[in-house]
Amino acid sequence: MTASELDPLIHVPARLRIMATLAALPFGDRLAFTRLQSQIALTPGNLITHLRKLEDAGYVDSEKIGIGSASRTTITLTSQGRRALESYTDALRGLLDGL
Amino acid sequence: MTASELDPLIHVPARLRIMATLAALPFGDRLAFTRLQSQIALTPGNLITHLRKLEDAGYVDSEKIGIGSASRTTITLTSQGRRALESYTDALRGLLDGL
DNA sequence: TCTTCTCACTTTGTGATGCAAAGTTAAACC
DNA sequence: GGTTTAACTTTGCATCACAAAGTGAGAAGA
Repeated sequence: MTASELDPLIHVPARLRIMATLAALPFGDRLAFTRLQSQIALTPGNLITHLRKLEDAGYVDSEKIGIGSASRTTITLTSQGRRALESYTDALRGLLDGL
Repeated sequence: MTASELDPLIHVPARLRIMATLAALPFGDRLAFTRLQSQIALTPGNLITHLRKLEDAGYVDSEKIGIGSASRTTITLTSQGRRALESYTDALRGLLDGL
């Protein structure tokens, strides 16, 4: 019954998918915005807003190079984000054990 | 990566706690509104609105007897609700396996 | 070279949602 | 008979997730 410990920032399915996708990469690797978008099937508008929340929390880091159509944004999970995801999954596992 | 299968009705932590608490009861047993409220620490206003959503979905059944301060409302998980919770936990387990 | 197209995001708009505070109803107590 | 208490109910609001429309710049075509 540790549902109260579930980090609400990560709990939203769309953001959980973002975190999970980024966590699957080797440490330090960055994923392109457009690639992340197609992998988790979100509109760019939704993706960028979710990413901003995660970035504000320090869970991901995004970097944009270039401008206009030549621009490319890449995303990576911070170590803080990785820890937060681990806490979240631990909480989930604990919750499942209680059922 | 089955996050899209997570029933959003159950996914909300407060409602997940409600479902989990009711699921812990022997089949068919009913729990008093006030008892449920104190067990999961929700204001009565929040509890009733969450219960209504679960009831609209057919996941719980609530029954009120008496009126005014003498009234007592009891809640129970429907078999549909139990199945839905199982699907949800299965989806969660699948998701955790993918991490 | 001027216009249209495409790419890669961004911003804006909106309906739904979860939470908290205030309200209602009726029995019990003084 | 006025106040308190118990057990919900209703209302109000701030936030949020999603979708749709918008922006900026290079590429392609006339």
